[in-house]
Amino acid sequence: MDTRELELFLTVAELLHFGRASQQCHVSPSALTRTIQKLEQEVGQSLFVRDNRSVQLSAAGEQFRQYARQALQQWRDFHGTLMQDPVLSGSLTIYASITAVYSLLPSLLEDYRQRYPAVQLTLHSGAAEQAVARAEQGEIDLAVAARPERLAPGMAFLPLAAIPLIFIAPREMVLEAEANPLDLSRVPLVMPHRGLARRRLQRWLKKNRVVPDVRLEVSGNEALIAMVRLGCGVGVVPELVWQRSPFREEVKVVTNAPRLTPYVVGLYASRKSLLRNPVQALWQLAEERLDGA
Amino acid sequence: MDTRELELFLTVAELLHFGRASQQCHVSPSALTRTIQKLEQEVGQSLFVRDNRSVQLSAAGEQFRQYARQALQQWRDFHGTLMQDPVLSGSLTIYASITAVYSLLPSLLEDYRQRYPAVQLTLHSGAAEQAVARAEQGEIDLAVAARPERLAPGMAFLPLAAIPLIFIAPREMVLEAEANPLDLSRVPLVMPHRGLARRRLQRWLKKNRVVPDVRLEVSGNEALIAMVRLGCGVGVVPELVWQRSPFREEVKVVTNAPRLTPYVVGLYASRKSLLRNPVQALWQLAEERLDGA
DNA sequence: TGTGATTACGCAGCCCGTAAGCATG
DNA sequence: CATGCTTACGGGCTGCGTAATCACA
Repeated sequence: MDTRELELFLTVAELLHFGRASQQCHVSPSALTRTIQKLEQEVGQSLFVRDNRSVQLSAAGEQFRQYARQALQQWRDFHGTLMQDPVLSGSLTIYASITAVYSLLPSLLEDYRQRYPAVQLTLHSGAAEQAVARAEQGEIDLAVAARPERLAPGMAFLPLAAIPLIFIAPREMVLEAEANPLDLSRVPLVMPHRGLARRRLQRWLKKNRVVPDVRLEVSGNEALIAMVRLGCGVGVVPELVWQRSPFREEVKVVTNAPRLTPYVVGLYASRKSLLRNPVQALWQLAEERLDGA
Repeated sequence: MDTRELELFLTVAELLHFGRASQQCHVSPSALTRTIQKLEQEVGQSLFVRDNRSVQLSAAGEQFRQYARQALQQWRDFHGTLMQDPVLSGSLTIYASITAVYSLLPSLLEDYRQRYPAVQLTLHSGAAEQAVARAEQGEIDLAVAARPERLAPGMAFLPLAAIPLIFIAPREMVLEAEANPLDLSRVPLVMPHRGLARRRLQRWLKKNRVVPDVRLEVSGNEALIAMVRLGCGVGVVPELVWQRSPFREEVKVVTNAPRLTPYVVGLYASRKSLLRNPVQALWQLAEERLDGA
């Protein structure tokens, strides 16, 4: 009987859902199933009633839940108050998209450094796709980037913020279009060459059966802003990128424009790397900040 | 943090001796050392002060001991009262020396059968050496026999009773010798051909520089009694064998004789087989009976 | 030099994650 | 047929026991 098993049990008992509990605890569903089975064998009773569609606590499960809560609380009390945490050391390698470096990372890393000064931090910044790919390859510990369309198996994502995608246009064009909604079939469009923003845009166009007037394709948000500034047409960027841009006076937001699904930016790591203490610590810190907010 | 680790810790904390604690818990010293080290790492503090000659609880160890006792007690309360024990099933193969079959086994097996009726019992009886050898080979789960001179590594022994070795003689000879101490250099001796009794006897003879008048060597306690009855000389048998013999009227105990080291009869099993539940159950039952006595 | 805790090392068992199974709405 | 818990299977890791090592009397 192990404290880890108690944590898993309590999560299932709270969510009454193996799949979600396994996600929340960063283990595979099968591991969770077997852990519960092992507990049930140890206790000698079924703890949950599963009818393959819903999960309920059994009578024995209710009693075990009381015991488990108490036992885990006592262990945490002992571990937390009596003994000071050991100094967390090791290394942590992060790859963050440019968006993330500007928006989320500063305060998060500030807290982290203050709390765990002994951890060797390494920070790479670049395209969001790179971040995701490297995290999945295991080359880095953690990616901070927009949530990819499909989570690779064995990966965990912690959403931290939703960043709107906005339409931007040269100042003159905005002034002129202010009255009417933005009509993408008539206004020239600067298309991102690839990436999430491109996909979001294309999805909207397809759904609304709009054939855009694509004047040119660019790679990179900064390049896109530059092209829009030159008057090539309207474009789409994360709001945050525009806010940080030096061309805020010359490139304006089109307020009367379609609403695209926002970026969800967050932490992205493999379950394997989450076993490493420095990684887990950052993840937990981020979770706590979410709870506080 | 596991309940098994708590048990090990509490044993060390009580005995303040790694070697003895490892014996009592049926693990190797190295395993015990590492378990304690793992606990210390988990807690973040040294639990024991070892100066390579003595073991003391550290301050943190004292506090952890309180926690451990409470946590383990709560687990046992929960496990013991709320849930009924699962029906113990499986098989248990015992090899017992003849002595043991007569003396210790009946009441022990009676209790065992009553408590765990589902266990398939198999009982072999024969020479004590056979029992020991087969237990070490893993052919049987458990031997019930006299403790061998040297315990093989990886084996555990639980002493249950001390059975005196007595000198016996034909009735006439006893009557005649009653007044004077038994003089083995003058009285003919029936020597066991092999076994513990032979070694005990030879050790005594060597220590006391007595050259015995060995008339013949026999194999097996029953054979020895028969030869003594025929007047061949005095002999040595476990007291219990004599008590069970049909010749108690014709073969008498020599009271005024050397005292040999008694047999220590008990349970003998490999640590590996002690992991099996039916074996462990018998072992624990025997321990409880000892505590009660 | 001997006793007793600790490290080295090879091995086995356990647990995990992936993938397939299977029941149910 | 899609969802969600469970079993099958291969691989890595942990933890054991044996044996060698170290530290101290």
